[in-house]
Amino acid sequence: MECGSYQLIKKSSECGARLGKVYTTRGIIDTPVFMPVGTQGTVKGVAIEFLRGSGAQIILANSYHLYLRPGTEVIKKAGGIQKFNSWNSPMLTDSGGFQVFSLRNIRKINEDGVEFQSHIDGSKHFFSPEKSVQVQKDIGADITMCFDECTPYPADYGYAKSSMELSLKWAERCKKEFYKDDSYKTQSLFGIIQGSVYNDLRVRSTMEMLNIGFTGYAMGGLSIGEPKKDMHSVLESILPVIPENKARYLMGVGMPEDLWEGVERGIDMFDCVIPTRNGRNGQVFTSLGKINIRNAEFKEDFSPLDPDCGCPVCTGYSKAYLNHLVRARETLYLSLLSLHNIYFMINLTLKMRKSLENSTFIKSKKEFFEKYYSRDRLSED
RNA sequence: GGGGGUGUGGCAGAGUGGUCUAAUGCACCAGACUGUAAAUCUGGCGGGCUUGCCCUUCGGUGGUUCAAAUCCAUCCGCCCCCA
Repeated sequence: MECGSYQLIKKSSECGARLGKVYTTRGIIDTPVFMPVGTQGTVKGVAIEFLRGSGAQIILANSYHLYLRPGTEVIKKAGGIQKFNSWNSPMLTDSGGFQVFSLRNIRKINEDGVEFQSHIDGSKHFFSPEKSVQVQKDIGADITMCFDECTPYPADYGYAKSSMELSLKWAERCKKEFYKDDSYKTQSLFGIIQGSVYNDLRVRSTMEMLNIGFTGYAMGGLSIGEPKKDMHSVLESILPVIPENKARYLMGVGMPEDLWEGVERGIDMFDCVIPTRNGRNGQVFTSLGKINIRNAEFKEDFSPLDPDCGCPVCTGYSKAYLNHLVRARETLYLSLLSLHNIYFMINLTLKMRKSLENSTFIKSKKEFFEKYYSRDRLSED
């Protein structure tokens, strides 16, 4: 099977949800899948052994960040990112396109590419589509992404249109660069659909991307501040256009509720920093809703984070103890809360896949939400 | 016994006649975080309500003044030096 190719196993009869597999050089990924983000080649605060234990199937890394440090030479010498970080399993690299968005005050964008001023030492670096592809080849992830502009929100129609068109031009160049040698035998390249919240732009972007032709298709520029209904509407306009035999990846999403909504509409892959970043900030996802473990109400709560979770954190530590670790700024909490949150997201996708096997997706979604929001309802009373 | 200093909000610590409910930090109470410049950021932190104002606060008491955390007297507490 070609790296990055998608196999549809089962389609939901109730909605757009699908059960499937993505084939990669380093393993087969069951979808829907949640991919933890490890920007610098490490999922912050989580050791590889624990990450593996969580059931994570594939993790992300970031081209821009790894290019700056430690540099692609080191990673090449190590034998690729999967050897460098000992993960030895499927990985995906983002192209640097998100940094075009997140570092927009220290970069200059033009037709040819983007000049970044390093956030580390201020030095200047030029990322073109070709450069991004080369970097991603050197890093060696199983799935690579086109270099794009993650269009900021809000963007007026004119900006969204030209930004989307720029990403299209860059996508063509990425593809050309990618297929220059035989990396395609071990790596794959996904296209990224842009167009902000304008459905006509999104559909055009999708059709043009399909025209160029990629192994998989990602939706970018979402969950960056736009109303949820806009994201849903964008998904609903794009997804029917993409052929069934291609993986659909919703980039940078998200919250548990976003995964349900995305999968329901036909998304196969997600990635997000939320489990780790929010974990580091004390926010914990549980089947009964999200909580901030630093809050006073948990000071003497000796129960586990989530009664329904069997992760090492829920098995071995109480809320009161974790509350203490956070207050005392003992660094252990960074790892423990990140790990639990990753387990939560991974288990969530596991639950979704099971429900798709049993054709009970909508029912499971409803049950999840009822429980997940029960805390909010209680506090409203 | 003599001399000097000091007492400010939960803590540390600015302020030394009006612009003071009193800087700042910590602690405390919440909130945010979505292809990671994030172990970060934001807000709150005397009481009351009609949200603009009222009341109560700078060791205690008494005074000076139109006005006192700020000046004076006195009491109480703490610290340092000498004996």
